[in-house]
Amino acid sequence: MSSTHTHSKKSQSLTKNQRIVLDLLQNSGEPLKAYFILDSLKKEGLNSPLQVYRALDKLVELGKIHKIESINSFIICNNSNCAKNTAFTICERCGKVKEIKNRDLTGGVSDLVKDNQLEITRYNLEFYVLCKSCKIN
Amino acid sequence: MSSTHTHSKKSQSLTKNQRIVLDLLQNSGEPLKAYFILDSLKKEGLNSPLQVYRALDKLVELGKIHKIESINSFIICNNSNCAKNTAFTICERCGKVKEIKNRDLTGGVSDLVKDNQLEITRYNLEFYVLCKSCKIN
DNA sequence: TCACATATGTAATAATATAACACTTAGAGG
DNA sequence: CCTCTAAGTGTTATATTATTACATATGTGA
Repeated sequence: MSSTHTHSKKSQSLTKNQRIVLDLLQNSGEPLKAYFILDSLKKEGLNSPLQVYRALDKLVELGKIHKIESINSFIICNNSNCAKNTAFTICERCGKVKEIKNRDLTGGVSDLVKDNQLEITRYNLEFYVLCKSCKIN
Repeated sequence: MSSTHTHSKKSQSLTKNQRIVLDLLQNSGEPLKAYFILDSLKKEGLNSPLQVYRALDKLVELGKIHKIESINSFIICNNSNCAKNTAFTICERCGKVKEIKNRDLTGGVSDLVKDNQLEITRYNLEFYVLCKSCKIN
């Protein structure tokens, strides 16, 4: 255990701003909006939108969170190794969001895009649904 | 041809604002942003964002155009009967957008969402790709 | 120690979208 | 023809979401 020190803790070390934004999303488990995150973290020292957006950008890049485009919100990633791929169901009635498991998607996605001259680099899939409980009531 | 007059031409008649916005998107064939549409149609008498957004909302509702959420843009629908479902490929390099044909999706989509207690009401699928020509160059 | 990439803090501003309100128009139905 | 109503219009103001620009700080690797 002597010569592996070269690639350091880069991968596990988030900066302070990245860490507190990630923690908030982690604890919430729900999609949150950037300015809500800002408000929530005022007491932790976040003062400007840019501090939030920068942290969010980085966390998205690392695949730790996802952006749900159609509601301008960010949510913790529940899969491992999504990279930047996202797939969610969003209940049209109650707004509840659930991430679709990676393993449920593998294969199926590329089948959807029949043109094999294209190379899919990532995807963003948003399924609007009636969730179980909204369907009943 | 006497007693069918009750449900009139409602379905084909767009208002002036809806018409000029639709025409612009039709002629362009590319995704356009709301404020670009506004600028382009100043000479036709559009003065405020709201006039554009109202027309866009209606056209989306009618299924004549789609919103591409991740780029805040609107594009003419190339399918018939998409309803509000959207599926696009977007080239990460050149930005070119193509709508995926309905018939390529049928069936496949619901397979992706394994939880059959959910009822999919509509979907928004955005596949980021390298398009043919960007892949070569 | 120096250099470099990355992150920070802050102010200003851009880009996207909606609220509120008064008024108009088109079509349904008597 | 008249009136009611739903839908659309025009306008001003404002809310929400996101980025530019710039000066400073910090960590890591040579």
